[in-house]
Amino acid sequence: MNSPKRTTIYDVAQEAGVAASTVSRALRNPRRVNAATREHVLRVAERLGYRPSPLATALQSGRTATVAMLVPDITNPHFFGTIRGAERRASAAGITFILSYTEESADNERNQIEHLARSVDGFILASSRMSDDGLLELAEEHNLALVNREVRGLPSAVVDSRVGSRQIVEHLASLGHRSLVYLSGPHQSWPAGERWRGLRGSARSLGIRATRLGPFPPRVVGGGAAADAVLVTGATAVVAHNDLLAIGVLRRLAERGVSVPEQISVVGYDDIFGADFCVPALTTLAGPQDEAGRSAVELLLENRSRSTTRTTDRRVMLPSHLVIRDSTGPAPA
Amino acid sequence: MNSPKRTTIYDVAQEAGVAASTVSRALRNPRRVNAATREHVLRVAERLGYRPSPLATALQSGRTATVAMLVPDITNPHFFGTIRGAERRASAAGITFILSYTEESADNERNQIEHLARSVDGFILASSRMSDDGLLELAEEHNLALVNREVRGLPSAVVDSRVGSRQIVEHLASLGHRSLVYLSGPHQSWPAGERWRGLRGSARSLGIRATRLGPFPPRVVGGGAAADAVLVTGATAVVAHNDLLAIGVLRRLAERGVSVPEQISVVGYDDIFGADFCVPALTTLAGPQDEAGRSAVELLLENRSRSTTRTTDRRVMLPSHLVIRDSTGPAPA
DNA sequence: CACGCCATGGCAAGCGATTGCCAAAAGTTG
DNA sequence: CAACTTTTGGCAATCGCTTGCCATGGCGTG
Repeated sequence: MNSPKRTTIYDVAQEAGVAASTVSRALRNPRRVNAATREHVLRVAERLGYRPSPLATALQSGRTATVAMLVPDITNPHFFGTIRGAERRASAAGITFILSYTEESADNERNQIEHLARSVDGFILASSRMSDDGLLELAEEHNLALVNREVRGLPSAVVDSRVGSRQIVEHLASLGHRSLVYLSGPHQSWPAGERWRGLRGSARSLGIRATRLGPFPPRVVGGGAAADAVLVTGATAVVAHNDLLAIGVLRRLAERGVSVPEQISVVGYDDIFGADFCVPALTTLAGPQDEAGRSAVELLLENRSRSTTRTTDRRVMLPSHLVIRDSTGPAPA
Repeated sequence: MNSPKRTTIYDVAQEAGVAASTVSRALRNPRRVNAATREHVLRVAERLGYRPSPLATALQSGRTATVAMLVPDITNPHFFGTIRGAERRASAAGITFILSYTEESADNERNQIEHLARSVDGFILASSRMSDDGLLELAEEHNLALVNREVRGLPSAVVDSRVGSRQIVEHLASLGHRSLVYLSGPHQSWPAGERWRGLRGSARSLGIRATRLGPFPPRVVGGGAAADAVLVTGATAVVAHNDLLAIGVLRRLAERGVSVPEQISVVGYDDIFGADFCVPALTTLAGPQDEAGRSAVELLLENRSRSTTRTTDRRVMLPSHLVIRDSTGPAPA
C-alpha cells in the first residue's frame, strides 16, 4: 500500500536548489517568486511527482478545501439530485466532498457537525431536522448553508414550493375539483409547512376546500394508511407530501379498486426517479434539486472568502414547475 | 463562523497542570497514564469542550480515519444501496466518508485517487472502469477495495451474478422458454461479462439458446433501441443488463403494443427502487448491494491495521436471489 | 556616484497533535 | 536498606506546509 515516503516540498526544494518556502510560494503564490525560478520549481515538482498534502496545508492555513453535506436519510431518492448537484459543484472547484447521514435526528446532526468541524470549511444541511434556534446557534461557530430550509439570517438555497403549490391547486381547480386533501410529511420538515401554507392559501383564494391529514412517514409504505384516510374523506383530489408517499397512495388505491384519475386525482412533489413510470404516471411538482445543491456549495464558498467577518444570509430561491402526467384528471361528476 | 481559537491539547494541558503529551496519552493511550491523572485530564478536557483536530492527528500519525468511495455515476440508482451500506459502516466505525464520482471515466478515476491519496486511508472503488492492470498498479501505492469487480490479488466484495444468472435461466426454462436474448451493458463493465458468462453457461447446460446483443447504455433511454433489437430476433425472453435498461425495454414494448409477459418475458438485474412499481412489475435478480458496500469498508479496515505489509486479497462473495414479479410468464405457444 | 526602493529568496516559527526517549518516583525483592 | 524494576510524566522532535519578517542584490533616480 503506502509507499514508504511521499515526496514533499523539501525534496523538491533540495532538488531544485531553493528553499522550501520558495517551492511553497511557487505553487501557491506565483507572484511572490521570479517567473524563471517558478518555472524551474514547477518542472522539478512535476518530475518528482510531487503532490501537496492537503492535511498539512489545512493544518497550517486553516482552510481544508472540503465541505460536508448532511442528509437526513439516504433511502430517499429525493436527495439524490441535491447530492449530485453539490458534489459536481464542489469537485469542479477542486473541493473535496464529504457525505454523511443524520438518520433523521437533530441530535445526530449536531454530533456529526461537531465531529467534522475541524476537517471541513463548511456544512451543507439538506432538509435539516434542527430547530431554527439550534441552527442559528450552530451558525455562530460553523459555516452553514441550508438546502430546502429557510432561517432568517442564514444562507439557503430552496426550491420554491409556495408558488409551486399554487400551480398544483390551479391545475386541480381547472379540472373541476372543489376540494383537496394534503397528506403531510414529518412535522419537523420545513417544506411540509411551506407546502401546506401554499396549498391552503391558494385553495382559499380559488374557493376550494383544503384539509390536511397526517403526518405520514414520507415513504412508499406510508401511502397505505394515507390512502385509506383519504378515502374516508371522500375527497376527489389528494396532494401528497412527496412522490414516495404519492406512489404509496397510488398502490393502495389500486389495491382497493379505486381508479386514478377517474375517481380521484393524485399529485406529488419532487418528480423523483420512477415518478414517470409508476402507474398511472404521477403528476408532480418538479424542482431543480441539483441546482439547489450547487447553489449551496456556492454560498459556502462565498462565506469562506469573506474572511472572519459576518456571513451572508443570501437566499437563493429556485423555481419549480408542475409536471402533468396521468394521475390527475377531471373531477368526477 | 469560526470562533477565533479552538481549544487545543495545550489549553487542556495548562488548565490541568500537566504536559501536553500527558493529555494526548490520556486520550489515546489510557494505559500509559495513571488512572487518577487520566480522570482529571478527561474532566478538564470535557469542561473546556476540547475536540481533537483530525487534521493534526492525521498529519502526525499518518492515519486519517477517512475512506473515499468512488462511483462511476450517481445517476444510477444501482449504487444507492452500496453507498448507503458503505456510509453506514464507516460512520459506525467513526470513520469519515468521502463520496466522489468519476463520470464513467478511468482517467478521472485515477485522478481522483491521486488527488485524495494523502487525505484518506483507502478507497472503495465501485464498479471501477479501470483495467485490471491499472488497478493492480494503483494498489501498489494505495489501499483499495473493489465492489462488484474481481481482480486477482485485490480485496473485493461482489454480489454474485454467476449463480444468479443460472437462477434466471432456470426460471425461464421452467416457464417453457427455449431461447433468450441478453442485452449487454458497457464493455468495461465487469458484471456485464460475468452475467453473460453465467447466462450462457446455464443456457447451454439446460439446452437453451442464448444470444447477446449490445452493448446498450445501461439507462432507461437505452431500452428503446434494445427493445427494437430484441423484437427482430423473435426471442421469447430477454434479460437486460440492469433494471434501468429493463424498464426502458418495458416502456418501448408497451409503446409497440407488445404485451409482457404474454408475448415476451423481461428480466433485469439489481432490483432497484421502482422495479416493483413499474408495469408490469419487474422480475429481477436482487442482491445485497448494501452488504457489498459494508464489506468493502471492512476490507479496507482490515488492510489498514495490517501495518505496511502485504495487503489481503480477501474476496467476499454475496449471494443474490431472484425476485419473481409480473414481467415473466410462460413462453407463448 | 550615492542613496533608496522593490523584487526575490531564505529563515524560522508556527498549525495541533503523536511518540521515542529519558528521568524521577514508586514499588519490589532479597 | 540497597539494588533493581516498573510506572508515570515531561521534553522535544516530527508530520508537511504556510507566512511574517529579514537580508540581499539589482535597478532607478537625483
